[in-house]
Amino acid sequence: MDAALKALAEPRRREILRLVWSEERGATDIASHFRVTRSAISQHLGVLREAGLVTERREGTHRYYRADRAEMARLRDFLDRYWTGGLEQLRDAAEAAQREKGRS
Amino acid sequence: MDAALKALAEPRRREILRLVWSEERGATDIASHFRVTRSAISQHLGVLREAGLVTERREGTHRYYRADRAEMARLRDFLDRYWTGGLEQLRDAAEAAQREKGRS
DNA sequence: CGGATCATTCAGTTGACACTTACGTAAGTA
DNA sequence: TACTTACGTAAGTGTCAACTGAATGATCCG
Repeated sequence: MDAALKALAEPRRREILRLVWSEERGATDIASHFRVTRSAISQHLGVLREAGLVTERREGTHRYYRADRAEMARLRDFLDRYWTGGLEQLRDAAEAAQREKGRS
Repeated sequence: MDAALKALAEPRRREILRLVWSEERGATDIASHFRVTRSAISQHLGVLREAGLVTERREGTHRYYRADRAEMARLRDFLDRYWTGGLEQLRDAAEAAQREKGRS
């Protein structure tokens, strides 16, 4: 989760992730959308893969990348719950349960 | 939004944000939870404030900080919308998160 | 005023990281 | 086999950011 947040802090990587969000692409294809070298893109892809945000599929000399949406969903879930683990949240949850009980 | 993501990439800042999530705290109070100098904490608070993630309230020589939950909510919405081109993808991500939650 | 307290800011160091160029590797093709 | 394609990895460079320690506000109180 730490790695995922760090990976997303870089604007270029967010852009890459968007490119492979709805279709898989090769590294050269991805690199063609930017003005940096293919090498730089390859390194970014390594970071994204390490963070679990993209999956890699090899086919001959090609390597196709695609966003791992489940991981993105996990990240969103983490952001939702990371800060709400305190007593206040427990109280809120207890109150919600109480309301639910009274309703049935 | 860019600044907020960058701010959250730093683990220490996430911890700070958690400290001031449900109650406001002074800088010394916050710093006492870490092994770095007050100066470092003050700089972190500056980044968080610049990113709009915390608000500052002055009272005499004290400065009290508190998390800006609305900004956190905006960030979450951004993460939802940035990669999801439509409702269908949003639904897919939600379902994936649900499956993951049920698994743990 | 002068000191004490709470906190930011400045200067400088160190390490991380995004980038480039150069090279290495694996798989297909003539 | 030699050549090309599609990549990753290594090494080096410049920039940025997290940190420390010292200096600098800002406010209150005797």
